[in-house]
Amino acid sequence: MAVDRTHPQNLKSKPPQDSPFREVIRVFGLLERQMNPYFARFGISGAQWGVLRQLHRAELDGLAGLRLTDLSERLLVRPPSVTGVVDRLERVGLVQRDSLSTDGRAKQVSLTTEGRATVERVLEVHPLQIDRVMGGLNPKEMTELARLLYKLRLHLTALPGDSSATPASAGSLR
Amino acid sequence: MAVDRTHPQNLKSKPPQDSPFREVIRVFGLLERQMNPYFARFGISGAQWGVLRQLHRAELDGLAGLRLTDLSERLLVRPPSVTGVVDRLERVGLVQRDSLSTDGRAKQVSLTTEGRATVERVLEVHPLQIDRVMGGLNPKEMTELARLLYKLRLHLTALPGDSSATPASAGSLR
DNA sequence: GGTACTTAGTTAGCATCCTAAATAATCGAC
DNA sequence: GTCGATTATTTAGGATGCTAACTAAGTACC
Repeated sequence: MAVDRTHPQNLKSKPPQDSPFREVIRVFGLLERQMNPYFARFGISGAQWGVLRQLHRAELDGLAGLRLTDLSERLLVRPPSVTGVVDRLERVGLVQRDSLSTDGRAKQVSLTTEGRATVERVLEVHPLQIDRVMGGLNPKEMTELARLLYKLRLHLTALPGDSSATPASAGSLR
Repeated sequence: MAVDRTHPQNLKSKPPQDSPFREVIRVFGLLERQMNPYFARFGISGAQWGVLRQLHRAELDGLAGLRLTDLSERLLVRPPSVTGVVDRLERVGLVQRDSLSTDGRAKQVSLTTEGRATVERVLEVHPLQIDRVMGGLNPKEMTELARLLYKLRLHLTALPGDSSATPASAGSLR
């Protein structure tokens, strides 16, 4: 019944351009839809990739692992959410959680051999996948898009109610 | 322990610009963090606002309501997700679900008087809120950002594996 | 040393979102 | 007209994300 043709985005052929606000939201949704199946091919989710990738980066920096809090900060996700993602990664053996002798409260999360292998398998094709999803823009446009979003991000971070730099839900895809 | 200064985004003062891919994800997260508390002031969530807004639009177009499928299409969210959001809106009395005489399978969702009042209360301040979050860019930049994201969106929509135009998770904020 | 504050992590409970599968009703082809 | 395919919605189960509240362990200050 009644596709609403008053709102032209419902014309099948070619939806019209919307406000930048809504374009951000739509593009994010579309990116998520592309990336999640992609990660699924490696047996992980986008959020899990976020954790594995940060742990891998930490290793490159000479760190054995990261605390849950470190992951929370790097992924811009609240600590309780990190607990859950790490739980699942631990259950499937890609990650391990060890107590720290230096701080009895903290736990250190680190890659297992299997986890490291998974990261490496993803990294082999990752740049290609990013190119694939971002391929709609030429290099100049990519640069400009990054600049504009960066400017917007600084504005948003400065806005009151930002609860000191911990955005939401973005743990995935990263 | 060890803020990682090898990756310069960890320098507290002013994070560096990242790839357009990641900037989209971050900006989305920051927008969500700003919008959800905003909607909470009206007693609704971002996803619920999406439904209420579409129903309100439908009314302006002379439609009494929308089927769950219509909502699913307009919100770019899968039907089972719409069921849940509408369930909660119905429970708090902002929306009602009626059977359609013309199609025994479908249900028509429509605003209650209370739901309509809520939409109107939000709309009074909504443009200001959008200005607030998007205020980091000047009009020219906004236009350019919208253009680039629109172009990227068309590319993403055309990509195989798009499952015929139903992106994820973007129901909120809309 | 002891008490109060802070920090790290988890638990509990809720809202979304998803996919897959079950119902139920309509459509279409014969 | 009947039967199979399609369409609308819901249910079931899982992953993420959040806030609030709890435990345990460090830190600070007297």
